[in-house]
Amino acid sequence: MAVTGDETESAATGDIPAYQLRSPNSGLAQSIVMAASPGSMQNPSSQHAEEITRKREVRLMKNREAARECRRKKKEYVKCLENRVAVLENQNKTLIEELKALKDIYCHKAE
DNA sequence: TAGCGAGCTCGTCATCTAGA
DNA sequence: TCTAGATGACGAGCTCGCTA
Repeated sequence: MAVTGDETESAATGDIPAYQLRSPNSGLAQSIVMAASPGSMQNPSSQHAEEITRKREVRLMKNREAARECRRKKKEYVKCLENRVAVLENQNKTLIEELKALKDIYCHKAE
């Protein structure tokens, strides 16, 4: 297909990845800034809620990165397999040619 | 040219698994 | 047993090519 990952990511604006445009609240930096904002003078229960939110956002960010890495590795693996297929097909072709040549030699000797 | 389907990437959730 | 990382499944958004 003509659509690659990089093209898709920067398609919307030219330089801002598409996933960031879709989920503007998912950035870790932003969440940390929020947690450290003047809201830290709040009561314990809302601090607890903020802590939970922060932990969730950290988890989501890590999982987002993990998913990217997982997909990258999978792509690489598939590429490796495709290369291996190409190599084996070439080997197979070579062996068939070799066999044909040997058969020719053998047939001429037998005559 | 608008509408549609196919194919792709991405983020998120659920689940599995290995290590502490 | 708990936790963090890996991965499959799913839905959403985007692009591209085709067709009426």
